[in-house]
Amino acid sequence: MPELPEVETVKRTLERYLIGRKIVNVAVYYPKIIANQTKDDFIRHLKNEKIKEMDRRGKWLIFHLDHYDLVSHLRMEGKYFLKNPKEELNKHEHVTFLLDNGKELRYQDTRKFGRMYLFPKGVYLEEKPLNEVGYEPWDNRLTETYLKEKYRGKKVPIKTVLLDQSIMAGIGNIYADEILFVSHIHPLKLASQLTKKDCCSLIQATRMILGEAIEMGGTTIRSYESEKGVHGRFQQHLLVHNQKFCSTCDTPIERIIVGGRSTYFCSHCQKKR
DNA sequence: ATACTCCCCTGAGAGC
DNA sequence: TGCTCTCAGGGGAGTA
Repeated sequence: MPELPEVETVKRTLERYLIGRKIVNVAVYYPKIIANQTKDDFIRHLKNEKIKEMDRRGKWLIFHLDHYDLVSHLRMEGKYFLKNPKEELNKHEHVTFLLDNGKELRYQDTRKFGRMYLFPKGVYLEEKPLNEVGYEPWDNRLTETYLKEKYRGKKVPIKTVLLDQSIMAGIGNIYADEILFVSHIHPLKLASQLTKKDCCSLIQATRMILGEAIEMGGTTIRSYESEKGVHGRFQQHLLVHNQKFCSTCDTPIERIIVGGRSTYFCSHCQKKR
């Protein structure tokens, strides 16, 4: 389940191989992956486009091309691999990009949740779905004042609001638990009840945890691995998600469902008020 | 506007 | 062994 650090890792790995490469041919085996184009248009537009630059916005991966921007969300299980085109296609590889160096970039997605959008160059930030993505964790405009304002009147648990991409982008279910643990905030505390100090802690914890995770190449948990077999090492650093006992006080970690998502927390270290 | 639920998919693991 | 059931969860769509 790629969250911001995993997508950043994929971006950094892919750009080393893809910058300057031309897309010679494209094949789409599961058209639903392509969200805002027909399969034929998607293929037609991408042929002969050169990959100029890679980018990331929240959990979205962006390929800047000559005349288009390709926006890709990996959702739960999306992965990119570079393979020899002769290698047999496996049943979870749904989109392939033949490159001018004879290699093939393949998009694999077991559960087919991932989506790709293709936009004429320059407009992707103004169009759905990127237009409503909130600040990056390191954006200077992300302050405790901003968060407090966004959380005002929100009668939903902070855990749920951390997953709202329109406020702060890039946090998923695993890091949300980690961020709340480090911030000593109970996942069920209502967003509107957060103090300025809570908001300050959240921002600091988010930057620290996501930053460390990026340095370690993302988390490998369940099905996620970054492409090229680069396994993230952050999993062994998870403090609360999927853990049995609190690393601070040894209290058994509790698991509850919040907003339909598995949520782990320490009832001793994380108080509602 | 806000806060819900449902849905998309497949594979792993549990239980019988 | 093999069946059925539950769970994993990001985010878009639909609804009250």
